[in-house]
Amino acid sequence: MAGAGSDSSRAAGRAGPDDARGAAARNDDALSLGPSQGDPLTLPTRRVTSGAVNQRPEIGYKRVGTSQKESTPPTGEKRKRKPCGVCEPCQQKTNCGECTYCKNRKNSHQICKKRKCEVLKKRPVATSQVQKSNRCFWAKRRLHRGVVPRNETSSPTAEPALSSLNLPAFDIANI
DNA sequence: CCAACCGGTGCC
DNA sequence: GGCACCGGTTGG
Ligand SMILES: [Zn+2]
Ligand SMILES: [Zn+2]
Repeated sequence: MAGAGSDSSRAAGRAGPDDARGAAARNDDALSLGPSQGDPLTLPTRRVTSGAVNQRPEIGYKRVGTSQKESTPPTGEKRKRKPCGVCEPCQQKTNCGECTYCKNRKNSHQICKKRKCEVLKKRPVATSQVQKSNRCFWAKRRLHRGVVPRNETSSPTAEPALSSLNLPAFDIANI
């Protein structure tokens, strides 16, 4: 679009929403998440975020009180959210080491897909281009990846219960 | 300084 | 149409 036909812009060739935030359906990672798995991998470096954080589960965006100059609006609007720290991905203390981010972690500014907090994956804000119809999503994904986490061949009802996508059980305890 | 979030872009 | 990666930026 704006980039003008410069396909070279993103040499990666690929493109799209990295986190999943865009596609509420990108939970495919979470789908595969089963019981706790003991990954031999160990985080090479220190983690900046760990444990529970005080943020508004409603919006998720942490509020930065007091005026912080221009970088952070005094209004305390959305800036950067932090992982809930209770969801499975958040509990993953080890990187899968197989996802593209893990392989490119050196150059990738993204966290391991397996470790991506489900909360952050969900609606970041009421404004987005993607995240709307999860209908064709599954159909499209089949074409793109050619693989579906589930075995369901065709069944719109078989889709993951997004309705039950509610957080683990800390949302109510928060606030 | 590093790690990670978030927005935007391009390809399928 | 929607997803996947890059890249800038924030946050600690
Ligand atoms: Zn990974
Ligand atoms: Zn989480």
